[in-house]
Amino acid sequence: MSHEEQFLSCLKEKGLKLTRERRLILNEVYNTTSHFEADDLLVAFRNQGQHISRASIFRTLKLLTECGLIRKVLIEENRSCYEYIYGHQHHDHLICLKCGKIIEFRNSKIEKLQDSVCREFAFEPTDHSLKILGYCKKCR
Amino acid sequence: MSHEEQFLSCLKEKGLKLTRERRLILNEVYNTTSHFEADDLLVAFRNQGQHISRASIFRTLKLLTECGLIRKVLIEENRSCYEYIYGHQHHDHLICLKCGKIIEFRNSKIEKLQDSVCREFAFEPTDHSLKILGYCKKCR
DNA sequence: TTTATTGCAAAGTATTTGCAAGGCG
DNA sequence: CGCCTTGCAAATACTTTGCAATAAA
Repeated sequence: MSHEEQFLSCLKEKGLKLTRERRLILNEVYNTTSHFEADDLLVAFRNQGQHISRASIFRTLKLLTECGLIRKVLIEENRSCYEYIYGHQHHDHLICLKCGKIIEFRNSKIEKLQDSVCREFAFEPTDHSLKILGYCKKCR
Repeated sequence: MSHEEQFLSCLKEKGLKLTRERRLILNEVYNTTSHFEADDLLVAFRNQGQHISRASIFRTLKLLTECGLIRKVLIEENRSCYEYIYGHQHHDHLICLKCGKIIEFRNSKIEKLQDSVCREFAFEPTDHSLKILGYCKKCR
């Protein structure tokens, strides 16, 4: 099943329509090999002489995410969440999607493997963040 | 060196002053065991009958981050960045802080270790994201 | 006394929403 | 034709900034 077919079947399931705008956005997204955000699409369409409103782009990106055709990366929410550092060992996070609970964990084997990945790409790491989303003991 | 001393020495280095507001914010941050965002502090101070402006909270959080006393978690930027899923294997990201380059990588050992961490906490994972920040081959 | 800092309000950035006009099925 | 979708503009949420009054050193 191609991504277009998957989109169509997801739309049908939801009782929604395949419009010119949605088709254009889907194709643009699947032609973009790297990461992009809403505004990148707007610019891409402008360069093609197409006009699609900002609102439709946001609405369609949300829809494509619900259909499992794209995903948000690197980002959780729209705001900044902090934690103190001093006296706080490095750790990663398990985040419960239902109750919002954040469980901190440490795993030195994972850290070592990260270092070896960096060496492989001649990448000099300064920081990292690993988060695992899902459901905690109570909510699963 | 306590966190207050570290803050003071960082302020001196920058030629900045230790004000009532900065001290209150630092202490509140280090009394907060879990994760917090700007507005949480505003509410905490309101409940204590203290008034500190929203602007000062944002400014001080930025300063504390520069001083290495707190860090942002889970979040990189203020906007959403996407990638397509279909026909795109799962992978994680190396992100260059200088040129912005994003390198995708896969490491099945890390994935397996993540699963074992989840089992340990009886956590049911649905998704995860690992990003390593640093400098790429060219920029290091 | 000098210079940094505060609070306020206005501006900025990313995203969402109400509504009337238009398009898909 | 009925209902979904679009574009626009206004609204929202979070954060930043200019400026005059105030406080630290």
